[in-house]
Amino acid sequence: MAGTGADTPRERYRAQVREEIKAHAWDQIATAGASALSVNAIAKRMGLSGPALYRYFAGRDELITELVRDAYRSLADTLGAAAAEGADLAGLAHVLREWALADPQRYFLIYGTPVPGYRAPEDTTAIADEVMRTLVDACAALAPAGPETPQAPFATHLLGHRGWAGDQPAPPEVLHRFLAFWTRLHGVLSLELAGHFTGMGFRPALLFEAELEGLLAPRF
Amino acid sequence: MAGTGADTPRERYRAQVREEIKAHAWDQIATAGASALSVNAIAKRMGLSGPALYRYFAGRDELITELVRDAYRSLADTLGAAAAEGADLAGLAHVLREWALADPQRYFLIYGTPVPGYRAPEDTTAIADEVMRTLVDACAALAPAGPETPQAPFATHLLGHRGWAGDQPAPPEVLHRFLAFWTRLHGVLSLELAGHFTGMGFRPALLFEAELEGLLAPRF
DNA sequence: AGGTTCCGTGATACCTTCTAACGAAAGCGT
DNA sequence: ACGCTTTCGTTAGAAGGTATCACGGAACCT
Repeated sequence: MAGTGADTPRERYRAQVREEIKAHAWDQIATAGASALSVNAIAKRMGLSGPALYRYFAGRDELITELVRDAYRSLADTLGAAAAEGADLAGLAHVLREWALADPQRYFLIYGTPVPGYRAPEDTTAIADEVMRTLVDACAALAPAGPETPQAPFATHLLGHRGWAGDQPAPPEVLHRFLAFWTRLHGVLSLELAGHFTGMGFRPALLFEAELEGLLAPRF
Repeated sequence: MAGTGADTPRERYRAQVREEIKAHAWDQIATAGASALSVNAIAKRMGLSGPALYRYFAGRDELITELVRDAYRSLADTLGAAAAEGADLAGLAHVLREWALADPQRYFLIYGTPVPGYRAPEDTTAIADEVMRTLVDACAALAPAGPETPQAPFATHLLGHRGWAGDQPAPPEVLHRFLAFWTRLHGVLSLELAGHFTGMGFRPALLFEAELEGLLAPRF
């Protein structure tokens, strides 16, 4: 993270204002959701007039895209740092949960309801792949990966279709565990963050833990 | 479902227009998402002027709330009908998946990104509970429910906190299976519908099937 | 057939995104 | 240090959104 490419004072100022805009945007998203994000409201809170922000972002969509990119970057860095410090799959699961609970709307910005027409830009999906790779690696490093049950059509399916986006091929059991890890934890997390467990009177953290426990077993 | 309470021609007309409005709203949601739903656009497509629709819905929020209610109603009826025809837990899982695939945005309207401030009205949550109950019943009817592993802190936790909203108490193993069923299938479905599996080159249906298979096992 | 109720309209206020044109400020090169 | 150039922030305005209001007309009910 040497230089962010801001040498001239103009570029330094520009980058600073961009960050300030994004900070206000995150504030607004955290309290009212991404759909309520208003360029005008951000400008007013910064003491500027509406169109001023269009010097820094082409429009609302580009601002949100940038926020999505930053969210992915934050998740990839958080998981990557934990993995670098020796966290195993269980550790990454807890890091993921903490990251999601810290800012639910940030989590939903990534894994929430998609906008039908939207296509994430290339570099954003690259960061998403980085997240995947960290988790796949943790799955690969986890266990001897006991052979799956005889009847495992999905594993044989993965055998032919494993790997994506120039990824180093992983054994189908590893990929299967990764997919189960991802989808199960996302299932618990997203329903918890959306408040679908409120009123049921149990602690979602324990359900998360129980699911994680099952994921770590030789046969998950 | 005898009479919907529309006796006078006025009420019949009113109900009909309301349904037409909602039909256009669903159309719009399916193609552009709920956040892009526009009362004005619906009015114009119906050959009406903007404010006309405010005779039928207090505002955009009430219209969306009504759509959420209808979505829950549709899901509850679909699952309930399948259960009444003898579908077991696996059958309900497939019915759920078909229902979700038929209109992803309808699924996300229920289980997608929540609006931070929003609280669903009483009757809507009642329908949501109806969905839960159908699934819990199917879980209860499924198996002898082999005792869980010795180390099952979540099951003992459920023992003290089981049941919600005036529900007949179910054994903790049943509740645990229900929660795993719900969260795991939602995890696969929501990520699939959001397009997070595109480019990975495997068939989500098989992952769904594999997860379902695990859910049906004596020890899931 | 008369009276009342309801429907749809246009006008209006206020919000939003976003473009265009202008003035001012700041950096850059000489 | 001065001038040129680039950039910034502004106001004005178009286009579209939600939502309220008052009014004319149609439909219903008695």
